[in-house]
Amino acid sequence: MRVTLQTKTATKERIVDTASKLFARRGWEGTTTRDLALAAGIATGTLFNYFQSKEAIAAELIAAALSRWQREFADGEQRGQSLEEDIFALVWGGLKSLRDLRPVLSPALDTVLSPLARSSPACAGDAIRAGHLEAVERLILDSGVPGPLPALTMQIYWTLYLGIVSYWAADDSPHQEDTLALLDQTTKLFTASLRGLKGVGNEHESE
Amino acid sequence: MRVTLQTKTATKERIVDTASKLFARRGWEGTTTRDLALAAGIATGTLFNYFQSKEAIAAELIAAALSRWQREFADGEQRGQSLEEDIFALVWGGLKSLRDLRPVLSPALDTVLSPLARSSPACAGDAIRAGHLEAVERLILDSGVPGPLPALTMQIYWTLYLGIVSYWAADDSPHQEDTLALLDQTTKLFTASLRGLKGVGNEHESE
DNA sequence: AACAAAATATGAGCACGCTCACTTTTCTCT
DNA sequence: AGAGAAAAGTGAGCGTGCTCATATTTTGTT
Repeated sequence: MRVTLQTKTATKERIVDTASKLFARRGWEGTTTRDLALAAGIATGTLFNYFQSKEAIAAELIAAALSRWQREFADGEQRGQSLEEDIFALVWGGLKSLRDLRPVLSPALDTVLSPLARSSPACAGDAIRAGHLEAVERLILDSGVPGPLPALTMQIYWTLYLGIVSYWAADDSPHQEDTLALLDQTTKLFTASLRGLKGVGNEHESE
Repeated sequence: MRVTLQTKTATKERIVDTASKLFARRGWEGTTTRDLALAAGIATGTLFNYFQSKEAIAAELIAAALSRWQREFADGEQRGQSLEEDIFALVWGGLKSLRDLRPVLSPALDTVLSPLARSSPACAGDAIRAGHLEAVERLILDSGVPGPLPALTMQIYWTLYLGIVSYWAADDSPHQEDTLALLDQTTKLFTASLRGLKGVGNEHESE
């Protein structure tokens, strides 16, 4: 059974590899599931034995890229300056890691990441959200904000995050300067709102 | 030429009426464009002489409902208590006016309202965004915040607004209490962030 | 090795949103 | 009123994402 298992994961990997190449080269709508199956050397139907939908493939690619970046960020030394800068670095680095996947972001945002369309089975979109929120929560708690964080706060954070990702996916300014500005202001706004969590009144500010 | 014009607007109205009934009764995916055309007494192709896409019909329905509510709100007496309460009332009333259109919101959010998918021609989605932002800006400026408001601020507002609408569209709590809580906290967060706009430093707070 | 059962692969076919070459209706001008 | 122009309507047909009955391969048992 080892052989089949290897074969199976190999097939899945081949789909993922092929998909990342085709999507980057020909875009989302320019890549049909038939194209993709053909390029991966399988039948169309087989594709849907491995992924529930075309969007699920996009979600898998995004999840993998963000997961890699998140590990890198957690291991790295770029933390500790201030909560604002840490969140900024986490998000900005995440966007950079998604550079080649930009054409694929739009459908993923619509169907998988949106608070709408609650997916019945645990899909890659949930993993993306959970992973990112976990990383952000860790940063916040490490910065001294007392836990546990209200669910509403993280809900609002996720909305703001999606806003940035959406904006970035369509940002055609030279070096994504517009996204940088939006990210900067959004981060400021969110961290400022956390100050209210330190207690009923926040008379004793350290910085 | 008056006759044809009447015929044309009548046909469009018939499409809109039929669509609002069918979408409310059978949902978004349960209503095919063929169904819709049949029920409206026209051919499938005719439908697309009046609307660029199925989603454009949804956008039209939403735009009409929100436009009605916006007029009602502007004429009404429910303003002036505080900026926070005014924005709350504006948004919450807008949601109530969309009650029957809930099944239609999800596709509209994806394709028309999202910051992604910039539409080439001026479509109903742009009108929705522009109309709502205009109303909010008026509330803000009337409350004493000095204009003009930074584009980034309104960009962030729009993100927060979409977050609320998305959440509400899928909110199954008894009386949408969860959405109420989210709206409350979001409004607080946003209005608080406006206080920073009163100048470089905000040493002189009136309230 | 032989055979049954489970797992996997296949591609013709479905329903969908949408298009476009064509027909029908309406308007304009003499 | 009649003819030509313009506008509006039509539905067969296209390409898409996805399904499902069937065929093929792999696994487990004797």
